[in-house]
Formats: sequence, C-alpha cells, structure tokens
Amino acid sequence: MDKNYNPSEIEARWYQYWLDNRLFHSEPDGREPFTIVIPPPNVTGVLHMGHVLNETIQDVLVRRARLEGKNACWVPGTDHASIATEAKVIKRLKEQGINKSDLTREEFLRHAWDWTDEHGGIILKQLRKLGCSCDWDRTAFTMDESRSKAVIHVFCDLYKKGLIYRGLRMVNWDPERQTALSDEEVIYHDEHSKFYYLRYKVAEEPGKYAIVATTRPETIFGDIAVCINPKEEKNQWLKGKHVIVPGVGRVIPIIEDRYVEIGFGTGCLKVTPAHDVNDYALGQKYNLKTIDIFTADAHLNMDTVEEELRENVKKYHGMDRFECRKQIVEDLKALDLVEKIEDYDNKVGYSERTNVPIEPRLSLQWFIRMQHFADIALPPVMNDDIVFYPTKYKNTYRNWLENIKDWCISRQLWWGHRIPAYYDKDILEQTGLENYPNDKIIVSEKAPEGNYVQDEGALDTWFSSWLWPISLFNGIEQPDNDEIAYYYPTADLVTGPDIIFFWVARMIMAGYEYQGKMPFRHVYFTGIVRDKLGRKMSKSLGNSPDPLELIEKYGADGVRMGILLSAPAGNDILYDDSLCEQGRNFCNKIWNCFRMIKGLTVAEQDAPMTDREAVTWFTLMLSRTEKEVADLFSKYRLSEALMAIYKLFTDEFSGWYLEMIKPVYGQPISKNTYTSTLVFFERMLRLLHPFMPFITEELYHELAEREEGDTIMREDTMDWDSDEFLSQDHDGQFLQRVEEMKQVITGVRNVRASKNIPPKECLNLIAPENLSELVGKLANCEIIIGGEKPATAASFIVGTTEYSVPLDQFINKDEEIKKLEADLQHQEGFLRGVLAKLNNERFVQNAKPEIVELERKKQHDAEQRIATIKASIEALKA
RNA sequence: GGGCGUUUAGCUCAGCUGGUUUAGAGCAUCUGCCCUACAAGCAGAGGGUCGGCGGUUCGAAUCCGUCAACGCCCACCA
Repeated sequence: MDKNYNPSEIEARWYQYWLDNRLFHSEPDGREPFTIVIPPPNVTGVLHMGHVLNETIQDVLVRRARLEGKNACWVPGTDHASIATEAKVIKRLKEQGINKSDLTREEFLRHAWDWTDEHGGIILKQLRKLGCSCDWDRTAFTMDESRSKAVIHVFCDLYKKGLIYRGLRMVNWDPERQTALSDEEVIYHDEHSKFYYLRYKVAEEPGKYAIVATTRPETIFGDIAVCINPKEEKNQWLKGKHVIVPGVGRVIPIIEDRYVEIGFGTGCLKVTPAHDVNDYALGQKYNLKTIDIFTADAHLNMDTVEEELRENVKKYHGMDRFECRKQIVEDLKALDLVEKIEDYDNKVGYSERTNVPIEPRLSLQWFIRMQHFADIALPPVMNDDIVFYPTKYKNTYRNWLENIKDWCISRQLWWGHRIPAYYDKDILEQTGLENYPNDKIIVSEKAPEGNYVQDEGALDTWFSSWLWPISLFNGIEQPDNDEIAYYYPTADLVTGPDIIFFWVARMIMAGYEYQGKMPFRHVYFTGIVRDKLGRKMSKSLGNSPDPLELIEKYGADGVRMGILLSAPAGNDILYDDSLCEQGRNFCNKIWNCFRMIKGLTVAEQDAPMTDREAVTWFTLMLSRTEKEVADLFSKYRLSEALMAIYKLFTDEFSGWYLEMIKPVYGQPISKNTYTSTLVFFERMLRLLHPFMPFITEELYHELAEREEGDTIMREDTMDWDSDEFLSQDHDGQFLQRVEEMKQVITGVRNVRASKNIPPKECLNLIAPENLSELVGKLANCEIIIGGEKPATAASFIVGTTEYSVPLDQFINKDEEIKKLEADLQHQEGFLRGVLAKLNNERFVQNAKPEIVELERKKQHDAEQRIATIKASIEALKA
C-alpha cells in the first residue's frame, strides 16, 4: 500500500463497481422507504460549489438511510429551465447569425433540443465524480414524455376546477426575453435615481402649474390623469381642473383619491395606467383608458398616442426607454417645464434571469388562483407535519402564504410545455385574442378536432417543478400506482432558501392537491457558498473554484468533508480550499491507520491487561459516538456528526487507542486484540461512509475477504453490543478513569517537554495509588506506587491527586516554585469564588441541593489541591 | 415601512428550558520533535469574559428591556 492515500484511481473503480452491481437502484419492497428527489439542476448547467454542498448533503442522508437498512431511493433529473435555456439557445443562434424571429416554433425547438442533447446531463455525469448515489435508472427530465403529460394533465385539471384562468392583467414584463414573469422572478435592487419635478400647466388657469414628481418621466406619454388626495390642503385649488401633459399636450383631468399620500412629493401623482401597477388600479377604479407607449422590447411606441398629438411626440418613436428618459428631460428643461431634479433612492425590479429592469405591462396571461393552495399548504408547515431546518424559515413561509397573490404561469417562450388551450379560428378572426370569449376556449390534453389554433404561450418552468416529487413516480397520471404509494411522501428535501417560494411552497401545494399528502417530511435549507471573504461565489468575480478540479486535487471524499465541515443548516458557508485540505488529510490519516493495523503481526496469545483496558475503553467510546452521531443525524446536524466521528477517529482511535495496543517493536499482537481492532475499524468506516463513500468502501474491502458484490453501504446486522469486553463489569466511572489516566500521561509528557527530556529516556512516576500500566507504556515511565517524593521532583495534579516525576539533575527549583505559585494563585481564586457562593445564605437556601453539594465538592477539591501545592512549594524551598 | 436572524478565541462555529471545577471544538498560530502508520504527521502551549448598556435572580454567554452593527426576507409611497 502507498504511504499516501491516492484517491483518483480508487474513486473511479468503486463508482463503477457500485454501478455494475446496481447498488443505487431501488425497487419497492418490504423495507421502509427513504426517498429524496433531487432539486433538478438546469439541464445545461455545470456543477458549481452550491451543487457540491447541496448534493453532498443529499448523498450523506441517502447513504446513511441505506446503512440503516432503509430502501433508499435518490431520484436524479434535470430541469428544462425554460427562460434560461431559451436565452442560451438564442444566444448561440445569434452567434450563427440566426435570429429567433426568423425561425418557426418547430425550427426553434429543434435547435433547443439539439442544444439540450449536446449539453444536457453533463451535470449528472459530474455528480458521479462527487460520489452521488443516485438511482440513475430513474433519471428524469422535466420535459420528458411522462413529466410533460403530468404537466398538461394538471393544467387541464386545474382549469376544470376553476383554479386556472386567463386574464388581462398588469404583469412583470421582461423586455429582453419579451415574456411575462411571475412576481417571484423579479429581484428588487436599490438604486440611486432621480426624482423629476415636472410642470403640468393648468388648463383653466393660464400661467399656473401643477407640479408632478416622478422617477419615470418617459412614461408621461401615457399619462391619463393627475391624482391628488382630496384631503390635501395645498392642492385644493386643483380640484375639478385639468392639466396639460408637458411635451405631449394631452389635456387630462385632476382626479382625487386617498391613495395619494399626503405630504409625499408634491401631492400630485401622475396616473399612467398602462405602466404602473398602482396607476392601473386607479385606472380601473375611475374607468380611465390606458395608453401603452412601449413595445414588447421596451422601446417607445408613439402610434398609441392620439393622432392629433402625435406630431408633438413623434421624435421619441422607437427610442429606448432610458434614452427617452434623458431626452424628454432635456426637452422639458428647454421648455422650462422642469421645476427641479432631486436625488432619490428607490427600488427597481430586475428580471431574475436576464437582469434587465422589468416593465409593468398590461397583457393577457394565464394565472392560478392561489388562495386555495395557500389554504392547504400553510397548516402542515405551521404544525410541523413538515419540518423546516432551520425553523426560522417557517416565518418566511407563512408570511408569503398569508399574502399570496395569483401566480402568472404563462410565458411568451417556446422552450417549455405549451399551454394546452385552443381557440376556434373563426371566432378568433372576429374577436382577436384579447376579446376571445373565455367560454369558447377549449382546454384539453389532446388537440381538439377541427379548426383550432393552440395558445402560443409556454408554461412557467416551476409549473412542472412543483409536480416533481409526484410526477417522478407517475403519480399524476396514475395516482394510485405502486411506486407512488411506496416512495411518496419523500423523506427529505435539500435545497436553498432562495427557492422556498418558487419551489418548496408550491410542491407542498401540489402535493396536497394531487396526493392529499405532504411531498416531503423534512426540508433542509442549505446556506449559500461564499468565498472566505464572505462574497457570493460568481463567475464574474472568478472566486468560484471548479469542483472537478478540487476533486482532482483533494479527492471527492476530501472535498465532501471540506464542504460539510462548516455547513450547519441554513448558515452560509465561507468556503476555503483549506477545508478540503483538512478533508484530504483526514483521508490520509484513515489510510495510514489502516496500514499500521494491517502491518501488525498476529499471534495466538493472551492479550495483556493493557490491551483489555484499551479495548473496553474504546468499545465504550465507539458506541457512545455511534449514539451521538445517530442523535445528530436526527437533528440534521451533519457537520457536527462528521466532527464527532473525526475526533473519535483522530484523537481517540488513532491518537490513543492505537498507541495503547501497539506492541513493542517486532512483537506480535494477540489475536483477540487484533480482531477487536478490525471490528472497531469497520464500525468507524460505517459511521464515516455517508460522508466519505470512496475511501470507506476501499478499506472495507481491504479489511477482510469480501464476496463479489459485497459493499459497505448495506445495513450492518451485527449486534456489536454483545461484545465480550462490553459485557465485562464496568461502571460509568470507567471512562472517567481512563480520562484521568490520559491526563496523567499528558502530565508526564508535559514534564518531559518542559525539561527537554528525550522521549526515549524512561522516567519514574510516583503515584499515590494503583495506576494502569498503560501510563507506563504511553508515557515511557516506571510507576512507583506510594513512593516517597524527593525534594527535586516535578509534580502535577490530576483531579485531586498529585503525581511527581523525580528529576534530580533536571530540576530548576526557582522555576518550579514559580509555576506552582501561579497554579496556587489560580486555585485560590477559584476557591474564593466557590466560597463566595457557599457563604451566601440565599444561595444555600435557594439553589438546588445537588448544586450546593457540587459547590461543596469543588471547595473540598480546591482545598485539597491548595494543600498539596503548598506542601510542594515548602518541600522545594526546604 | 414591516418581519426574521446573527453578534462567543485570529477564522468558522457549538454551548443559550440559568448553576457540572472561574467558557468548548475544528482550523490557524507558537514551541519542540523526521520516534519504522501518517511531516497530508506527533507531543505540548498560548489565546475569548461571551457586541454595548440596563434589569430580573442567591447565581446569566444562557431570561427580559434597550441601543448598535451586520445579514436575509417581504412591502404599490409615485
């Protein structure tokens, strides 16, 4: 075996072995199911650090469940990511000199599928490098046949139930991609912008102005009214009057509504119903007309302006909205119609995908009535049928559901599930799309016979994602099939809090609507992976390492450990390569422990007493850690579980246990001890396997002869607690005694270190009572029980017992006294604190008796230590 | 403008239904070691008074109030 662990060859070999033996594959059987459905990454995406975190956690949970004997099933798949993928395809077409608008829908989709086939699934291959134990036979795609059928079925069903409707609404419009978006797809950014105070001449009072403040002067072409608050004193004079839109010439009425906040701005609000949500509401209320002055790509369209005014504004026709803003301000300045311009901080909504400012736009879209879904999805989370980790996200969740708004599900895109709504061609010709009568729309899973045209829109990607836990098991089409009955509800969902609304909440909605049950029992929210300076990892910053390179460098197990070590649920993790380094180092440690054990010569002989002590002790330590780890898993405290195992292995097993049983050079080890040690090792490999699948599988096979197809990832059916050493008599104080013994050893080592005594030199240790031979072995000393302590000895206290190491030539009395006095001071300070409590009557009266008792013990111990130290000082001074 | 969360050693975090020898871990740092499992290692050591202030209590990192900083989510003040 190599001196250093070398991951790459081992990882490839075992992953193939797992695949060959179909060890990740699951079929329903009599065991308890444990299901996780992957949050499907974008089909054309590549692995980044966020995935590494997310998928590692899922793999840990899945592998742990497998080891617990559950029928674990982790279903992988990808998402068609409608808007993102369409954007990528358009970009590529552009590079080839092709415009989307030059293509038919069918032609475009052919390109999109080509792109998907070409780049699709790369990320799934990358997951294998990470060691993810997905059931690849079940790999799904949100746009494959089965998932598509489910989507269309659900659309039709909800339409039938009256939960989907078509309507003309103010929606978030992405002018870049030219599609509607849901509210959740709009990201608001703070922006330093300007507040423009514009003068609207009052028609009835020449020479007087109404001052209107706006951040968007380019929308004045669509102004229909100016609104004031009927209660606002200073604007009373405007009541019933009309004003003239500057630069446009349109005469518009002053209307009154309490919506306008008194004291804000000038109190005059320009009303542009086509381009602002609130203005639209006002427009509805007062039956105002709308003038939409933007094209779909947010350029000015003056054809909508009244013919008689068009001459005034034609210069803006075709201009970009932000160009126009500059221009109109300049022009109004020239006309002296700008009162002033102030700096102003406000929020501007951007499209999540294209990062372009969204435009509120009146358009005909499809919506889901969400109140019904909010009603069914809120209770299970509030009463913990579905548990969130961390729980703080319950608040976020509730807040959203209690203020739910209808979900715009139609997109003006081609890549996606096409809306199964059909319009009669003849009627359509007469009415146009907008006025097409709703009761003549045919919503159907199959295209109707006859002269119909299908709706051009596609569905929001999340409209397929929300069915994912059900549609993966064909539970939409066949709600009672064996698979859905077995695998659903799934166990855990692991995802980022950023998609709690997009996805988590909606899956819960769909879960109850279509299965009558929760889609998952636990939701583990991961944090965001940041660099060590706390910055979000991003391509543009170049601070995101390539996971595959990391795996190459540190091994998949090392990377997994690195990412997990500091990833408590919900906390952001500050990633640094040194974490992976620690992971790699740990692998190496495990590797070398194994080499050491395997290098021992074994003999049929009685184990020495020290071995028995060691084995008993480690048996206890190990089962204690096993329990601790189980407990931590139940609380989803994965990094702590990993740390517990790490410490057990590094400190207790490698640092102490192996030293305890290690025979003198050249001597053999007893078979009993050796066997126990192998058992320990295997048990620790099992503990570790969910975190570090590769090295544990490798060493599991190195540890003993295994049958072909055997694997560490199955349930361990051995009953370790019947271990012969465990059944020996040992009370709860055994572990305590070993801990004290370790302190004695450390004490001797300290003496050695501070006096620069080489480790090979055997020392004497004077102990007042019997002490395990392990002390002699590990501290290289001769134990003298009850020996007289010479004046020149270095001494130390463990608990209340003093131990000393006679040193003669090594001792420096003054130094020793100084040290002892420092310790004395500390002990006396401690005692003072204890006595202060005990002398406080109220403490003695009120505190629980066991607390008082403890303080008394502290007092006693401290007094004893002080006496011992004083005696030592005296002896040294003598 | 609302809501939530965080603030404990240089860094990342545990501890928080108040009391377990005057605050723990990992990493980093420092010192000494290449001792035939591992220098990707071993043996030691140093380092915080628990964001500030006030309160409750015999007793507070742990409960309450307040202030501050940071972060996140939501919201139609143009």
